[in-house]
Amino acid sequence: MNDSTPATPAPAAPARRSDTTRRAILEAARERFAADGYERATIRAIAQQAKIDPSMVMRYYGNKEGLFAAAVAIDLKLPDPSSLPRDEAGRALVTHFLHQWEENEVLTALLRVGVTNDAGAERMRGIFNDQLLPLARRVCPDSEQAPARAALVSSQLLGLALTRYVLRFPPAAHLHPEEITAWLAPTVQHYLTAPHPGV
Amino acid sequence: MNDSTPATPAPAAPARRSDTTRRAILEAARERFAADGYERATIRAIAQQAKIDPSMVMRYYGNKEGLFAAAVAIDLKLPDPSSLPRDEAGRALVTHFLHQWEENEVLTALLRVGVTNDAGAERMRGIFNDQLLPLARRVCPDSEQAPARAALVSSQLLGLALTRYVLRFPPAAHLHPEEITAWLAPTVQHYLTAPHPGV
DNA sequence: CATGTTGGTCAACGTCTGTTGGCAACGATA
DNA sequence: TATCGTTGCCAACAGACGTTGACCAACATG
Repeated sequence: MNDSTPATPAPAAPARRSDTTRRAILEAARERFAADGYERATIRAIAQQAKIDPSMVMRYYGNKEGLFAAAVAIDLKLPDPSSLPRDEAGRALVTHFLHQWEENEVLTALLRVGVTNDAGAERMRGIFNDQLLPLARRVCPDSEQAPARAALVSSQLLGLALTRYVLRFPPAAHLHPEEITAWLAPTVQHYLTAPHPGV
Repeated sequence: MNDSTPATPAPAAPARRSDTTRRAILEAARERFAADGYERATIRAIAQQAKIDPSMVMRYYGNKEGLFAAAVAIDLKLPDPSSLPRDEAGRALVTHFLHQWEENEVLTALLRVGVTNDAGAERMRGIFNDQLLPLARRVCPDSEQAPARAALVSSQLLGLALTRYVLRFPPAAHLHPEEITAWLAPTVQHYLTAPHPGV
């Protein structure tokens, strides 16, 4: 379906002969982490799914933490906030998130692991800081309130992912994407741009 | 299928001599499950914290799953929907949830475990079905849409708990409860009672 | 007193975990 | 052909895990 191998960026890839194996390991790792979480996704299970020996995982990724770090190196590819009208940011964010989440399982892996593994949680905080927060700073009216507004947005977006893809509450899992967008876009838009409700 | 946890047993308590130990085990279990999740909350660690032998846990709760079931047997004590005005249900729900979450760690334990353990997820689906869904059926205008509306509400409430208590995004963790209520109450109210936005 | 039940500790079991080092086959280079 | 780094499998390690059963001390009841 997808091949989101995290772009060996500027430095030219050495193109080793083992690249297919490395990719197979990463793909299997993402699948196991997404389905089982950090502890229950064993190196042995990942290796078996990638049809190689467990020791190969260690050779190529050092240890389990290194494997996880490599498996969830992900870019949300959030839309450029300056390229869309300010009053459509909510809808754009929701549809973008929903699409990202449906199309690959890295995000589910990250969410599942982030809840029980500290490195996973730290990774999620990093993504929040580096990707969602800058967008909020550009979109919301008072940039001083951007962190709180971004936190509210993430609470709604991650909460949807949690109930839909992880806990699988039946009504949440069966909602149509268009319906989700219709409900959530105004909420997110509100969190981003509505005046502070006051306390 | 359903468990028989003596949560609030009307039948006269046998009042065994070991009740203090049993309570100590449950308390330690809740703390470890909340802090570490299912896999990393080992029986040995729980026993050590409760200052007893690991084998006692097995004797009193059968196995680890039984211990978990007993530790997270919880009643959300949701307010009676018929006792509050329909247009205040959102605010009431948010403040109630926030209060429950701040005051005891069972909910955090449940959330952490529900994400990686299937029994935990099933327990959360049960709570959703038995406690939040009935409330939604009474509050929202079209009871046929109650499941979807309840799912949206839970996505926002659990998403807040996730970012605030589990992932600990700094802006989410530092928000004042009053501010959270001011932002979330209209959202929840909207999910409960606003007309369907259409697709 | 004798006896059975309960509360508790201790040591061990079998299994699974991440991780390591050795060894065989391959591919390119010389 | 001989050499050398790479790719891969195999067997094993030490530690942690859930779980079990033997054993002891205190108590309650006949």
